[in-house]
Amino acid sequence: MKKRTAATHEGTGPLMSDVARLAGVAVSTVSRALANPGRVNEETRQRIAAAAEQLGYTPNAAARNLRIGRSDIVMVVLPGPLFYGASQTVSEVLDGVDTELTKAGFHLLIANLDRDEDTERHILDLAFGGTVRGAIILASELPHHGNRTLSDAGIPIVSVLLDLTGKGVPSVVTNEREAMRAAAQRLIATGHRHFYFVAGPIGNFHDVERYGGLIEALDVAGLGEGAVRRFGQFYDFREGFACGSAAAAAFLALDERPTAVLCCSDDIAIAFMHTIRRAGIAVPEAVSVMGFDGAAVGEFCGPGLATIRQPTVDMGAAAAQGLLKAIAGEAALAERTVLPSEWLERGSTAPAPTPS
Amino acid sequence: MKKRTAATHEGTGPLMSDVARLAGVAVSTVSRALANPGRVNEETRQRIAAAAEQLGYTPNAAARNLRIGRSDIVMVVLPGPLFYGASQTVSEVLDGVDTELTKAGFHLLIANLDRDEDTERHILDLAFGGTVRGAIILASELPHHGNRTLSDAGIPIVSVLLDLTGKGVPSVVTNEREAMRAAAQRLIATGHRHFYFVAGPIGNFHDVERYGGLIEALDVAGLGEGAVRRFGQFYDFREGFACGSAAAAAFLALDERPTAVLCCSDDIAIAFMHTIRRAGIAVPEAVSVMGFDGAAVGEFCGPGLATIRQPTVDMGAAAAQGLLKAIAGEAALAERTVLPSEWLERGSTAPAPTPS
DNA sequence: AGGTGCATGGCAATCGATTGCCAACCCATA
DNA sequence: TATGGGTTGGCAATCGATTGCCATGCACCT
Repeated sequence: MKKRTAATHEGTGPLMSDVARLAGVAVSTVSRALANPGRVNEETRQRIAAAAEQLGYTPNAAARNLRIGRSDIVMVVLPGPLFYGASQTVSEVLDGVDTELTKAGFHLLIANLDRDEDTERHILDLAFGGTVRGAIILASELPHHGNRTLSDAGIPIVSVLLDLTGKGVPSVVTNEREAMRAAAQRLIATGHRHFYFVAGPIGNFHDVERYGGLIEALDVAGLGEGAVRRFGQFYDFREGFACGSAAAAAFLALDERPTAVLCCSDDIAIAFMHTIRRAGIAVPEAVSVMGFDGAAVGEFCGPGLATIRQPTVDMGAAAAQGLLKAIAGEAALAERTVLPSEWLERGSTAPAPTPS
Repeated sequence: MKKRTAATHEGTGPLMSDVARLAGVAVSTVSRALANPGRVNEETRQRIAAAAEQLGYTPNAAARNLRIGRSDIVMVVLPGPLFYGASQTVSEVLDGVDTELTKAGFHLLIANLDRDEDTERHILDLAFGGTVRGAIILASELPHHGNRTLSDAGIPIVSVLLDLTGKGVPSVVTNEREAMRAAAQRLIATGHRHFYFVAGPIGNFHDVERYGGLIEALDVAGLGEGAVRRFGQFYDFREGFACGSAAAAAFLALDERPTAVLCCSDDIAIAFMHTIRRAGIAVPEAVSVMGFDGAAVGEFCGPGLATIRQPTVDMGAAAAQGLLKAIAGEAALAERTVLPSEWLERGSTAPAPTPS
């Protein structure tokens, strides 16, 4: 076989052996110089660095990964396409994750649960085949296929947005229940006695927590669950606008209308508010409306939409940091990390109207 | 050295040799059975498949990539964090890309230009080091570092959203100029003679095209560039709301106000419309407002925001398909692929008011 | 029965970087 | 000058799957 020289490389770039030859040392020396500078003579190191630079040498990732038995890629498992409504929750979380991972020299791979079964197997292959070093889950289910589940792959996993501690996955969430309770209490304190809750996907963690918070506030105030009317035909977070419109139609048809409307997401709230205002109902004078998530655009929808802002970017960053720690073998992330959300007052809520 | 058996594996899963042993064949037979079923006896193939299944065998990706010299990962280069405004352009494009890639058995890795210089080098390493097989660019610049540019890495590249054919990168775009011209002509036809254009980032492809379309329409109508007043203090697409508010303030301060406002993005338009309506200007009766992008939430902002919807998902899918073809070595993608955008009428435009 | 051809399976080299182990070497000290 | 301590560099095995090449074996044909 012809001996390869730097000049004969075709598809591939220069190899470590090329760098070694140019620098006049052995490949092992090059490897050490690049990875563990203390181990070689400074002058030699510089000569090697110069040679690598001159050749435009980039180590082959596959070879490196194979040898050291791990990669520098982390995957994020999404429940479906990036959300298309007004809230950019998922995008913002991703940004937080990406920033931290990049800072630590890791790369981010997107995996999507919302495809066929075959895809789910591919996701598992990424983990079991050693392509990824860890996973961050934004879905309520761990990927699984046949009798294998992501958690069997032996890589660190962290959940964000949804609490998966029940499945043994450390999770980063916000205090949704508490925040909703506080918001409801504020409304109660300003005279509201009849509530309307527009639900998210039934059984979804967010819906359970947010509705739960409202109920807690009602209980504390001695109002009981009868003080709230629940509208729940919302099956997917991507259908927020449609849900909000439908909820508004149902609301408008009521004989006695509640004075405060709490929506499980901003998308719902935006469509809801728009629809009832079109029907001649004054917000917030006649009816107070509140969303959840903290969509920036809410500021510009009629009266600014009051909402609860999740610390999305920080949550993403926290999840990534936790994962990185787990990867480094340091103390695992606390089971559950709760980051505080923020109440955004804006203009869509007001004291309850005095009964005419 | 102790001979490894399936029972002694620790961090790693079962190997192909374990499968071979269990099935009573050689590793090469296993490899062929898994990759090239025709090459081995059906009965043997089934025995091997059963053994693999029983052991939960997943081939090691690094070893495979090293041997065959390529990976099944494609990277998407973003200009910054996923956009936080109301338009979900980037998210939607990503979804289109992801769907196609997944369908073809590829995975998607996110790379972000908006970090430090070191990060940009890491992006190049992904390409030069063989981690990724192709790249889709959503940024106006190709990643580069020192004297290396992404295009030197020898992997297929496709641009989407921005036209990079000038840099030799096949691009998938929409007919922004034409769409804007048509929209402006529609406004002219309904009596509008004075225009206000709120610019995007100066020099940005979108801004150039969209403004250019407006100018063309004015020219065709014999109105000339004097018929438009341009507001341009917008430096980044992430600052759309702030820009819209500022533009509205400037608009309100004018002695003679144009009757039609064309904004370079929906975010701008949403904030703009909100601000002038607060100041008592009726939209669309007194002033018509139009955005660009097709944000779903525009439907719910005051009168529905008229806009031009980019076929984002389709553009992403087209870009991915083009890239896959290039990877497969088939005829390269046509230099420039133009997908039609769609005019969304909604309620924020109307014939020009008759001068009082 | 002998020969030909095709289908199947196995050996071993290969991809490229990493690293344990040991040899070579330098300088300093006795 | 000989010896010792400490540093630097090189050889070769290794990670795990893939594949060219060859050996084996079976069936079928004359």
